[in-house]
Amino acid sequence: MARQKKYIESEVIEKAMQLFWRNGYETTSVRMLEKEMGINQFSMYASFGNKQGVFIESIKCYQKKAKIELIDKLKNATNGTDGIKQYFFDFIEFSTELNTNKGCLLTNTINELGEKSDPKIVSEILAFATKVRTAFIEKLKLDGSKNTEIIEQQANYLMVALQGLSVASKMFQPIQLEDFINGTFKNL
Amino acid sequence: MARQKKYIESEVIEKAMQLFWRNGYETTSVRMLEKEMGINQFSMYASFGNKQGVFIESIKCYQKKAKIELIDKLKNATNGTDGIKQYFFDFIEFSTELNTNKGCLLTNTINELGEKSDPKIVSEILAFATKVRTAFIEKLKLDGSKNTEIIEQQANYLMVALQGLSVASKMFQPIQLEDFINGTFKNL
DNA sequence: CCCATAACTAAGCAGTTGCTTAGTTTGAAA
DNA sequence: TTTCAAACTAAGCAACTGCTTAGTTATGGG
Repeated sequence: MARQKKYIESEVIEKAMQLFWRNGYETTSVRMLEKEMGINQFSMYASFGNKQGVFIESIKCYQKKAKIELIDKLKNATNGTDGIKQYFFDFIEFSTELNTNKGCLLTNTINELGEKSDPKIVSEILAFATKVRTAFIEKLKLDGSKNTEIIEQQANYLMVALQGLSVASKMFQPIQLEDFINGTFKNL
Repeated sequence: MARQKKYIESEVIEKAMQLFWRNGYETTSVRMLEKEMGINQFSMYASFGNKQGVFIESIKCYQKKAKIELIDKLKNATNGTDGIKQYFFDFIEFSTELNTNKGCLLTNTINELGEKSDPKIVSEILAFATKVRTAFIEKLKLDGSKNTEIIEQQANYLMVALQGLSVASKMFQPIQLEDFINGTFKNL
């Protein structure tokens, strides 16, 4: 009984995610979300509890998107190190919109909220980072010559390099980013 | 004629800078600045114009501090690549306070404000980034064997790696950061 | 000593924040 | 067709935002 929702939650969250990705958490107001999602504040609060609830769902939405467009492609790659390198280039394309780069939503969030972000958010992000790291390790193993210790070390190294790429992409020119990626993979 | 200021501008800006460093630009309100700087809003606006004025001076203050504690030390280093590596370790110590890491204020700013930050701020940050890059290049030249093209490429690579370290330090454990730094310099 | 001038205090401005609530509309089940 | 719970609208809440202004206090030069 009673009426149906006029909106599909996954659809409006996708729009919220785009807004958070462009603006960050604090700068995105509930009024802006209202407009972008095309639903009333009441509906927002009924569906997601509060602003942070919308954000958490947005992060999950981002992770889903990144999994499909980036991680799954990496997993299907047949070559090891080169597959990871391609992942780096794919990430830049993934986060670029109208010649401006939005970086990685998760990296942006860690950088903006840091210590004072909700543990739910931090653990969510760390879990995803682990997924990426595991995918890197799988590819590094393909090279055969590397022992476990080296692989662990290089995986950590690649994770941080990826974060650097996220920030740098907002500031540096494409040619410099390409230099960076090439430099990163030169001796791997 | 007329009375003197009760505060020294450089001293209160140092405190403002610490607050911006911990919290970011948007999250730091004028009331918080008032409290931390120990002066009234009127005095703040009389000395620095507006909130952004306080922030710009804070950035300059940060750059001064980083120059003395990080860059000058690097310039005095006698060995090339190892001197830069030490810079990376020094940076972590520089940005750590009470077991939490604040990252680099300039990296934080780029990441938070991105495209929509005032051109004055962006150019200020880019100018400083160039300073660091130049210092890296000077050290890389010490190794003799590298040609200009390789040096330019490695300098770009190191700049982005440094940004990655800034973000990663907020999220990852010290051991992982150490792995990253070691990994970074294995590639040079 | 006097007084112009600048530094100060504190109250308050309009606009925005996240969130709530009173009242209306909808539509599936009875 | 009637009923009623859930989905909706829109107005409004207190707290906070960056910034200003009216009124007071202090202190240098004359």
